[in-house]
Amino acid sequence: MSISVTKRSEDYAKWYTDVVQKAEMADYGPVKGTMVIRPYGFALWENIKAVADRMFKETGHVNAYFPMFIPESYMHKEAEHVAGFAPECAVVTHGGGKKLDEPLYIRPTSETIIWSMYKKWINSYRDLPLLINQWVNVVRWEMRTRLFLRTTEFLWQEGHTAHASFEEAEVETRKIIEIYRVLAEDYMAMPVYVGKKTDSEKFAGAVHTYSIEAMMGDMKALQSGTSHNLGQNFAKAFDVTFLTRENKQEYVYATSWGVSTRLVGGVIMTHGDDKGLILPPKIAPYQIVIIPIWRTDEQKALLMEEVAKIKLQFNREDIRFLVDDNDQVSAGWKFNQWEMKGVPLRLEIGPNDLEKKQVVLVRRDTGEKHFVAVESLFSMVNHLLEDIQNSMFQRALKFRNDNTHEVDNYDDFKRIIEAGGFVKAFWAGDGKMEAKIKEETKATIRCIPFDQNQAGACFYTGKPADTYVIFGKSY
RNA sequence: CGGAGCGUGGCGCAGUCCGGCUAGCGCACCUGAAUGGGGUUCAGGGGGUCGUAGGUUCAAAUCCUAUCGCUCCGACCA
Repeated sequence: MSISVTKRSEDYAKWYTDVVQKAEMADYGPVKGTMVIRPYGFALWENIKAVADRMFKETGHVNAYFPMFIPESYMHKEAEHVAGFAPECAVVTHGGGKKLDEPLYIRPTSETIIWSMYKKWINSYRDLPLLINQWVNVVRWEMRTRLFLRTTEFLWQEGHTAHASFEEAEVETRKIIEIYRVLAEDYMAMPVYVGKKTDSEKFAGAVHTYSIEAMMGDMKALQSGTSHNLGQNFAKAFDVTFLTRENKQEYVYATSWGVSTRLVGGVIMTHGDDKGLILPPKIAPYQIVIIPIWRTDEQKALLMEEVAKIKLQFNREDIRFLVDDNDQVSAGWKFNQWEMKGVPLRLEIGPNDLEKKQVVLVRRDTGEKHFVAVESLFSMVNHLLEDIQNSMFQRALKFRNDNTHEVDNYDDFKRIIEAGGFVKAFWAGDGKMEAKIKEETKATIRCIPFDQNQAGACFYTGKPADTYVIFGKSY
């Protein structure tokens, strides 16, 4: 392993792939576009997953599992859906050495198979709402792939709910996008714009789509989670009706929503620096790495006694830690290694500290060193972890806000997009204009934020507009 | 699919233009010693037949043909 990564300022894309590999997050799989998620990267994903899963369950959702093989005919039942997904599907044509009568699509998303089952399970308003989520892999045969951000196969959760009214489905859709916002901002320390997608950017088969949009270190946008109100589109396609309280047949209202392993890429690109990853304490696989430093065996024995006490305390307090007592590499090596891996706090303890009854704590985000008396170690660690979490969010928020510019004309728009950053502007244009802007600048409307309170003139058409939108170049 | 680049020990590369001794370097790995609070040093050592197939030649990593694969840039996308 070489000793450093490409600088972000030199080549951001290269920096990203360097970091992913050198921090042992992931590696390329043998099939084009596939990725092996290595233990350290998977641990991060598991922590993100645990938070999301808890929030889903707290809001009444349950987990299940649906098959990955989807009959070809199912894919064709919803017109927009097939147009959106069929071209990028992997299809199984043979099984057991024989050609199959009907090709099987490997799920790119599971609306079709799930709604074919919901048809069986939903008869009455008493069966609603149905709130099911699954944590699975999906496959999309993308042209261009990037570790975590866009891989041929990826892991995600997909929630699929069924409701008795459009309004109820709408409440669900909004509830979930709020959960995603909390996940991104409060746990991943990744600030997001939350809002609605324009028609041209919405999900294939949705009435409308909400998303959270984050700004990465290169000022490009990462769509980090989506929640769709599907209306009755899938219920109609799969003929899923229920009997209302008034004894009338009505089509069921649906939602679907998901976040994926892309979030891992989001964490990396929101916080990382030229030394590697910086992970938010709340989701870091290890919140603190303990590095004992010794010369002689006697020193080591004494140190490990002290370390054992620290371990006990950390275990009791549910602090995720790792003791790196590997004596094959130098302390300096370990410092660099764990900085690459983004562990929020480092604890150094050596003979000198033992004598002074202290330890050294070093923050990954600021590099700041603290000499801490052993008896106040735990409270200090807790305090620092909390402070790191908060200041990581604040720093990311400031970066995003500093690089989000308001404009009132197309020239300024082009200048800012060209230089890099988001544009916040009043908008009264249509889909055609959106497409034209995309063609000319590569920027798209990331979302129409929920949070709207003023009116102004559209930067593009000059017409009065009561909503502003966020534009950016996206991943 | 269009454009560019690259396939040489585990990883990263040099050598290829202008064929020629036992294919070289850094990292990693193994042995030993000294070191150990910011990627430690010295000594010794193991491992590759040059993506694959075919051709030219006395001689091919190097030239020719075909083929496979990967990465990056564009259109598509969580």
